[in-house]
Amino acid sequence: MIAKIAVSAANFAIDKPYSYFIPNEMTLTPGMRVQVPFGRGNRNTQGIVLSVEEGAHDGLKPVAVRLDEIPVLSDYQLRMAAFLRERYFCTFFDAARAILPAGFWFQTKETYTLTGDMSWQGKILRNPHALALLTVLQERGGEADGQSLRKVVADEEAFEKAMRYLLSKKWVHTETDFIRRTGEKTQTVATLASSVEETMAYASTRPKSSSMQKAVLELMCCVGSAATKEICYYTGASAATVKRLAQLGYLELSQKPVLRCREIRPASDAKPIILNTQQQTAFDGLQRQMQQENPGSALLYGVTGSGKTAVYICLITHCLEQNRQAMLLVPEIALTPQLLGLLSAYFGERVAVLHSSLPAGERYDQWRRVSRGDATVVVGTRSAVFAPCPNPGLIILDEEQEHSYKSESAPRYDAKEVAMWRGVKEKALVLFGSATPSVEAMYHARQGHHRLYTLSQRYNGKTLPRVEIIDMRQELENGNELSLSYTLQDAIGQTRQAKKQTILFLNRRGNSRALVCVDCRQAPECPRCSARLTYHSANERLMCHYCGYSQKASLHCKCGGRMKPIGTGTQKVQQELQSLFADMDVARMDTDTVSPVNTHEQILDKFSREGIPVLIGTQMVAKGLNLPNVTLVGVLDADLSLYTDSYRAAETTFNMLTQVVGRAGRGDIDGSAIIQTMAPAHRVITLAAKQDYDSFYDMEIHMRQIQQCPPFGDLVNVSFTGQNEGQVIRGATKFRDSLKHCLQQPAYTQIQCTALGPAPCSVPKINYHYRYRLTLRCKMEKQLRTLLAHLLRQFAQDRANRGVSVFVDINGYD
DNA sequence: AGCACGCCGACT
DNA sequence: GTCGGCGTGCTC
Repeated sequence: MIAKIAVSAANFAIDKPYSYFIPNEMTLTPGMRVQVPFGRGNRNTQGIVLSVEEGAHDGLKPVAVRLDEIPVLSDYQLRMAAFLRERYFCTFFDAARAILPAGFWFQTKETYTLTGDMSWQGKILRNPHALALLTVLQERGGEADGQSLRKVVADEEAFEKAMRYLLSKKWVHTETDFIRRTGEKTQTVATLASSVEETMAYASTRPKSSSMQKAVLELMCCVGSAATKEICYYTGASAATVKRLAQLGYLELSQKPVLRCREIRPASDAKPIILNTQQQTAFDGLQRQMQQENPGSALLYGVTGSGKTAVYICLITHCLEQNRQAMLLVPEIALTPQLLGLLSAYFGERVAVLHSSLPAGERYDQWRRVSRGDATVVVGTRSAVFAPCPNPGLIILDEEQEHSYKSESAPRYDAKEVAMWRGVKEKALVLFGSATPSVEAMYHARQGHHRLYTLSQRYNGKTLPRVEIIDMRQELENGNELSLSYTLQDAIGQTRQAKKQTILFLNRRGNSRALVCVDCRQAPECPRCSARLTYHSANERLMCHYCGYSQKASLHCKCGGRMKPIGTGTQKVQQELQSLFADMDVARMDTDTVSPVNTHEQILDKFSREGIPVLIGTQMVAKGLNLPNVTLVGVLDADLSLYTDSYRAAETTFNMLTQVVGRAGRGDIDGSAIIQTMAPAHRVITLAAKQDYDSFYDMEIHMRQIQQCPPFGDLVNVSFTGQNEGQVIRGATKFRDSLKHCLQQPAYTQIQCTALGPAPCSVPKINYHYRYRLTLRCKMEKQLRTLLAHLLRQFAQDRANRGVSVFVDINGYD
C-alpha cells in the first residue's frame, strides 16, 4: 500500500504529495500524521496522509512512524487545507497548521549520538564549541538530547554552526522525534527565596559589573514573585541572570500554568428575547434563508444599539433546533466579555470558546468538544472559522468590517472568504453583521450577492448623539494653541458638573512613544530595523516593535543634548486638562499606564467604577465596553487617519469616527460628541458627524470604481525579503519582468493585471532583512493564481534568489 | 530550504 | 596526497 503524504519540510516550490510505502503492520487513514524520511539525508519529517492507495512500492521509502491513532483532519478539513493552499500560496502543511489549534502539534525532540568514528580525539578543532559538544556527549555515554546540549553552547547560532560541522564530519548522528506537548502552557515564575534584608545586603555588595543581578534583586524585593519573562522585561536582564540568582539561592524558580482565559460570567438573566418589528423581519428572512437548500450569505446592517445580538441569539437557537451547530466569530475576544456572558446565559455548556490566547491544552479540549459534537455553539476569533463543527448551519461574522479577520502571517487568509467557502460547501448560512459595513460587503449586498437586512431603529428608541465639528485652524487663529478647543473645554467642564464622564480620543495608531533629542531632534533607531525605538517608561527602556531588540534608555543624545519622551500626546492632553481644571482626576490609557498588571479592562473598569471625569486614550478606547455614564466624547485630530496612502483610509476613518461617536450616551441621558479637525469640510468627517453611512457609501464606492480597488479589483502585494538589499531588488525586478512577459503570452491575454514596483515596504528593513514589494492591480481569479503560483515556484528555484524569500498578500491592510 | 555529491585550491 | 570550500541538483 502506498500513502500520498504532504511533508512539513517542503517549501512552496516543492510542495506536492510525496508517495511512501506503508509497512505491512501499519494501517493509515487520510488525515493522520506520520513521521517520514525526507531528502537525501533522510531527515525525519512530519507529514500528513492525504490518501492511501494500492500499488507496488518500487524504490519508495517507507513511512517511519504513525503519530496519530485517529485522524486529526477530517476529509472535509483536508479539502479546506487544499483550498487554503491554492488560494493563499502556502504549503499544504502551513494550511494544516492554521486549521489545527496549537495544542495538537508535536514538539520536536532531537537526539544526538556519537558515531563510531572517534578520529576527532586528539585533533585540534577550529571550532571550540564543537569540541565542547563532543566532550559533553562523551561524558553522557555518547548520547544527549538537543535541549540539554543547547545549554552547553547557549548561543543558538553558534550551536547550529558547531552541530552542522560535527554532522558534516559524521562524528555525530542526529534523529528527530515528535513528542506530544505536555498540554498545558506553562511559564517560569521566580519567587524571592531569602529574606528581603539578606537579599538587599547581597545586592549592595555586588560590583558594578553585576548591576543586572542587583536590578533583578531589587525588583524581586519589591514584588516578591514574578514571571521570568516579566522580570526580564522590566530590568532588561537576560534569563541567564535570573537563573544564576536561583543557583545562588536568592530566587526560587517554578513552573506555573499560564491562565489568560478569564472565566465567563454568565449574564444573570436569560429572559426570552422579544424582537421589535425590524428585528423580527430580519430574523424571519434569515431563518427562511437558512432553511433553503443553498442558504448563501447575508448582511445584517444594524446601526449601533439596534440589537443585532438579539437577532444572532434567536438565529443560533433556531439553528440548534435543526440539530446543526452555529459559529459566531468576533474581531477580538477580550473586547466581548458581555457577548460571551450573554451566550453562556442562553446556551450554557453548549458554548465553546476558541481563540489564540487560550493555553494550548485548553484549546485542545475545546476543539475536541466541538468535533465530538458536545459543544454546538462556537465563539471565537479569526481562527475559529476552522472549528471542526460536524454540520454547521450558521456562520456569523460580527463587526464584519474589522481588519482582524484578515491574517497577517502565512497563510494570509481572510476569515470572511473561508467562511463563504465553508458556507457553500456545508450549506450553511453565512451572516455578516455590522453597524458600518465594509464597502465591499455593502456592495455585494446591493448587487444581490448577500441578502441585505437593515436595522435602523436604536434599541430603546434613543436618538443618536449630537455631533459638533470644530475647526482647529480657526482655533489657532483665535490664539488657542492647546490641543483642546474652547468648545471642548467648556463641554468637559459641564459634563463634569453634571457628574457624567468624558472620553477623549486621540486618533493615533497604536500608543507608542519615542525619545527625541531636544537639540538635534533625532530619535534612536533600532540597529536591526528601519524603525524608531519605542520608549517604555515602565522599565526605562527603548524597545523595537518589529524584532524585539531592547536597550537601556539613555538620558543624553550622542550630540550631548537632553533626551525627552514624545508620544501619542495623551500626556500632553492630560497636562492641559490639569492646568485647566486644577483638581480634576484624569485617567489615561497608553503604554505608560497599560501593563500586564493594569490591563485595558482594569483601566476601563476603574474609570467606570470610580467615576473619574475624563479618560484619555488612543484607538484602543474606541472599542469595547458600554460605559453608560459617558455622555461626552471628544475626538482630537479626526482627519489624521485620512492621510495614509491606503485605499481604505476613508473607510477606516469613517468607521472609527462613527464608532467613537456611538460611545456617547449609552445610558439614559443623550450623549454628545465633539470632533476636532484641521479639515472640517472633508466629506468623510461631515458624513461621519451626521452618521450618514449611505452617503458615505455612495461616495466611497464611486472612488473605488475609479481606482479599481476592491470590490472592483484586487490589490496584491508580492513582498520580497532578504539580507542582501541588491539581491532583493534584483529578485523583485526579475519577478516583475517575468510576470509581464507571461502576461503577453497568448494564453494569458485575458488576465487583466498591471505590476508596479519594486518599491520599499513601509518598514524597509526588519531584523537586517530588507523588504521590497510589487503591487499588482488585478482581478484575482483562478488563471492569475495559477500563473502567480508558477512564478513563485520558478522564483524559488532560481539560484540567483538564494536567501531571498517571497510572499503574497491579497488586499492586505498594511 | 537542507543536504549530499563533486570539483578545485591550500596546506601537510 | 588530503582537507575543506563552495557550486549544483534533488527531494517520494
